[in-house]
Amino acid sequence: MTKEVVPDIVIARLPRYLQCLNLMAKEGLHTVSSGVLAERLGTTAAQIRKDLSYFGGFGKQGSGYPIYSLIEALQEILNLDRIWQVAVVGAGDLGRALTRYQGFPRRGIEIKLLFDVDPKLVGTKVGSITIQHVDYLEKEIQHHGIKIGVLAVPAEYAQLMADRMVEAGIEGILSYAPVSLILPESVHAQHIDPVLQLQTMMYYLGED
Amino acid sequence: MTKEVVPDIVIARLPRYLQCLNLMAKEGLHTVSSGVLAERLGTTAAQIRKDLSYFGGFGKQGSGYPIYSLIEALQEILNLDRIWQVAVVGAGDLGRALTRYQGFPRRGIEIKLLFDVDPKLVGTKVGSITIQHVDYLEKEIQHHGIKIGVLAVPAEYAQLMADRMVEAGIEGILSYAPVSLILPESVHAQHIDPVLQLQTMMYYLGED
DNA sequence: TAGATTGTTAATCGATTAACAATC
DNA sequence: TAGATTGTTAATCGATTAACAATC
Repeated sequence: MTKEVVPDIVIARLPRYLQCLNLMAKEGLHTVSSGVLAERLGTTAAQIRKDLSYFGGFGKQGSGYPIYSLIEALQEILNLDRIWQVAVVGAGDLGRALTRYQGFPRRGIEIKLLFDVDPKLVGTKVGSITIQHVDYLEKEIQHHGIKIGVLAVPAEYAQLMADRMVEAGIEGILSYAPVSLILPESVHAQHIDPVLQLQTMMYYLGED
Repeated sequence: MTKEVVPDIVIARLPRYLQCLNLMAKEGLHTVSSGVLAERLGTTAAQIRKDLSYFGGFGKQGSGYPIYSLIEALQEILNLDRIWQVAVVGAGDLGRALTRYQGFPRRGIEIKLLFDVDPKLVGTKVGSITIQHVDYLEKEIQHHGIKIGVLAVPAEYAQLMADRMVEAGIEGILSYAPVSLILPESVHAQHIDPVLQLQTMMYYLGED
């Protein structure tokens, strides 16, 4: 039996399904059809059914999907059934805002380390985390066995810090730096750059 | 002559090309081949040539693309040849960090308005912007003729604030709220949710 | 039971890649 | 000129959609 590979794009949609299902559970719903879920998400029923079918049959003909057990199944598929510790590099406005962001602990993400080069910041606290000098980046990441890093440094330092994180054993990087990073195939990278997203929008808004 | 429609996914890549080209220009390069650009971006030469060909022929056989004129062409295509004013709703950690973000003015984005409901925040300044009460959202957005809004409010208020922005004439929304928004077809929406991106990553990192 | 909805297959659609003539 | 590289066409690949038998 060859294990069928699930397309990346399907994996990327699962967290959105989960987010919506959690909201529905909060609203007191117990069951949802692919059609209703699709409408809330702005996608199609067929796509949701197809995506879920990569992992098994979670629904019941006639009634749809039991919300609570589908949530549990998706959490297990995505490895969300534990707390993931994260290291943040860069304690500027963004790094500090991320460290304080309530949405992380609420969804199983714990910011454990925060680094900066600025001696005025090193030693100060952001919430319960003390900012450490980047000199200790490798040592601390290894010591805590952290696998996920967040880059919140200026573009010029992003590649260097990414390299150091990878060296220290980081396997996934979420970068807020406005540059393309060159990373080993084995490292999973995600990028957030609001300017790129706004510029995409400007193409469509420009037709006045 | 029927104007061929350019796929959304092509448009979404253009800002990344532009970002890389700007960096190369800064490095003093004058010309770049699709192959070299592709390597820096982690994509393929064929894709870059195909994407650019939707808009015309910008390169020269034998030598590649003149960086400076390709930058100018992309800026014009994306309507970046002017300053875009933006309204930010929500002046929490994130909203304030975005308002101070240097990367916006540097790339033609001017945060002009900042709103919140918190009376302790209203009237205070973030950089040169005074936080205004959301009661004035519609009036101010209309007065300045602003077309782009950024949502930096908690999930519970996101849909409501999105509706009000649309009502006020906003045509593009960049949302940092962790919910799916339901918006008219005519409004261009972009979402940023680091949790969703980290959860996608966790699927791949989980195989230990 | 009748109606609703799943899981899955096959058809369609669209995007990426390969290849190469044109040409700088 | 010879080598390099574009712009474009055709081939391939993969993702989405439609359709429907199975079944709750």
